[in-house]
Amino acid sequence: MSKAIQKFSRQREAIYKNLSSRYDHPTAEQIYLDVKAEIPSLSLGTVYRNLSQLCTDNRLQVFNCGGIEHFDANTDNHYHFFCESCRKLYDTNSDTFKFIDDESENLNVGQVRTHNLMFYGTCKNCL
Amino acid sequence: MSKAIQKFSRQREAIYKNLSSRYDHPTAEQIYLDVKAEIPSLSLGTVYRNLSQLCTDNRLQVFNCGGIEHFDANTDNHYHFFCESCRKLYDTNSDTFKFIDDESENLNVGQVRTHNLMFYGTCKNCL
DNA sequence: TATAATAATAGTAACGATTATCATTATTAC
DNA sequence: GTAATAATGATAATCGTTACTATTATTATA
Repeated sequence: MSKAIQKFSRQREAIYKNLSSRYDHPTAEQIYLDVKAEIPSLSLGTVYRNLSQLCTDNRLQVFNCGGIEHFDANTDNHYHFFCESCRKLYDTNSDTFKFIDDESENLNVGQVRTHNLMFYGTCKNCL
Repeated sequence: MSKAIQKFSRQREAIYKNLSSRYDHPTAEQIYLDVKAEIPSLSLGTVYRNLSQLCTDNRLQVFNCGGIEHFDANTDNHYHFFCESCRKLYDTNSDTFKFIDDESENLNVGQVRTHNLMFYGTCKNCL
């Protein structure tokens, strides 16, 4: 079973465009509500399906935080900070990526594809 | 509302004892099935409630992996490797903790309480 | 440009992990 | 022993996500 040819979809591109324009690492639900304003017929299932597909195509990345998936159109190496008070996600300026990536080679656990580093605490606003 | 006094519970200690004796980072369901052999009346809700309580008391740690909570009675600083094929979790010998912990001070995002580093890939068995 | 093939959709049902509820039971302080 | 209350077991409810299916949109080709 080779992978099916992908057809253009207005919904998919609207979802991608929405995610690309924001920096708050939204959930599927948040993207859904936002894009629905533009495409009222939009279905939540369509959002999930396309986010998953965009992720497979490496046009975005996902990370699970607090049991919920958060999406990020920035696929560059960077880490996140989760505020346990307001539950918002922030980008960090952590530059340990290369360091940890190098270490991945020596973990002796198997083949490391990627890694994810998440910081937890209380953001400036909430302090 | 001050925190309620905690009473002894056979179930809670059995759950903690079970988790302490294993190194496979089980889910609540797995702990439930295991402890139920010893306490047949055990309820899944009781397992969740006590795991959450033990976590608050810092007797164990949780991390969400693949959308599911995994528990670990080893509260020492260490990181994990998740095999995307068999979906098992392994401890790693990564020793970047101090390095990342130091960096936490300089993130300029607020107050960092802790961090979590997770590696993803394919384990030796599955390769 | 019509037609045929099929990918994508909307709507909804189903699912799995977790949390909440509540009457009953166990622990503890007196 | 008795009263106060924390913890339990059973089950219902919730929430994020996935699966299903009839219909619609896209695309290749005649």
